[in-house]
Amino acid sequence: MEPLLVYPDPPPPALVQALELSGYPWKAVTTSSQAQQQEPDDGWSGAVVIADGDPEAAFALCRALRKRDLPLEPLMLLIGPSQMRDLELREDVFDDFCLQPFQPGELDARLKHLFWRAGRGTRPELVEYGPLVLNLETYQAAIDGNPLDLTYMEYELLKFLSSHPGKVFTREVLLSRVWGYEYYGGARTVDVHIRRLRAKLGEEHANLIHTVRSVGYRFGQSRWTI
Amino acid sequence: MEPLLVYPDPPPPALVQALELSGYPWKAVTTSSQAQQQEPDDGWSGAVVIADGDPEAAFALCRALRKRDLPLEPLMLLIGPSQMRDLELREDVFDDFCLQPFQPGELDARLKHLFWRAGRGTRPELVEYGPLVLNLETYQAAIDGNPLDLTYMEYELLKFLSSHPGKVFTREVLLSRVWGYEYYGGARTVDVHIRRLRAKLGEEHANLIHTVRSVGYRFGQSRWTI
DNA sequence: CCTGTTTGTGAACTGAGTGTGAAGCGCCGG
DNA sequence: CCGGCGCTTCACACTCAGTTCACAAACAGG
Repeated sequence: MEPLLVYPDPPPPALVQALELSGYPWKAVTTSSQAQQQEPDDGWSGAVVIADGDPEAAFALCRALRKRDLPLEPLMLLIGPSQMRDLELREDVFDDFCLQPFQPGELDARLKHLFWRAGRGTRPELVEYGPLVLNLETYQAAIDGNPLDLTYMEYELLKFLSSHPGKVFTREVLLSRVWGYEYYGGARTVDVHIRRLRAKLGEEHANLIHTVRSVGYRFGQSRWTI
Repeated sequence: MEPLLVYPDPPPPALVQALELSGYPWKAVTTSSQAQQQEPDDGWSGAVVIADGDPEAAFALCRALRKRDLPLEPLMLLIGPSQMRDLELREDVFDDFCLQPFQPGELDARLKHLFWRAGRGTRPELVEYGPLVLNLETYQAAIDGNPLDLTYMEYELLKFLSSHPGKVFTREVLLSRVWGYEYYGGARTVDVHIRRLRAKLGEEHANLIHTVRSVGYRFGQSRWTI
């Protein structure tokens, strides 16, 4: 895991102790330019900024970190009780704050929550597999960032397959799970939809859907290959 | 402003005091079904759930509130210090939490931050999306600066759709959320209103409302965004 | 009570989407 | 090398979801 950016340097012992206890790697800086210089290749994984020492400098740093091409996130602010009513809400400079002196475990819980939200993406419900992304809320699909124009059945089929990557499904199972219980359809129906899906996925990604001869179809790599 | 949902009923005096002091309207409930029954037409504006009394029931309520067609947001959890390490992060059931006993002002600051992030707190009287502006106070609508002459139902439908851009809604959901009662039969009703809306939006902007075949309708966000 | 507007509904219309049979092709076993 | 089985591809027909229309019911305002 990439380190957390911590401000200022040196951080107060209580913060150091909390971060060490929770196992977060971190690196403290004093200035905005230092934050830029010492940034790891993969970027800071987040930031903890203490704002009850020098509020002006702290908020300036937050602003700088957020104004970059790739805004630093999540950003946790540590503030004193008296600063609460001054919290700038016009700009989006922080994600969560923690009151000083913080309770043991509170900072950890908040960071955990922030990382979870940042990672699992609380907002849209997504199905992702490699270059493929399905947004279940908007019924949109994209591969390599390019939107796919799928029909309803194509979308449902791809959704089902891609949410069980690696697993082989017979035509009968696909018919019953995607088309619905006891569907009186020929097996060719599945073949044709698979074909249309492959066509829309493009030549490059058509092989995301594998044919398993005499059995059915499988999406993505088998777990046992290699 | 629509009231906040508060659980349980009656809430502790400290919470009542804090909410009153900050000027949030609120309504307390004891059960999940009560929360559903007493929900205002425009939905709860958020929720404050006390989880250090009966945690099981509290989290069950949160889960229920999040699993609806339109997840309730923002959702604030009030917990005791001992509950911090049990915070369920596998499900997305809350947006922020506050440690009991909370400092005066902390709950207010957190709610303010949540509302700001949800995009409501600052200017709840306007809904904007691209060239479209709805003034909720005056019941006026305009596109490209030109006023739209909408009827009541058209306005309500457009308001609902445009305040959740990108998300697909089925006719059933639209009927229950916009018309507000269980509907007997007329899914065509939605179609016709969509058609009238598109007509009034003008040829240029009719495509703001997108048809998702076999599913429902989606407002805006024709471009792919993660 | 009358009048114009808004809203809901059944019905015709249209076309995208879907299913199907048949032909084509390639793999594999004999 | 041959034959057959199973997957792919194709073209076409048909279904059904969505649009549109016309009209009636409900409603509001004078």
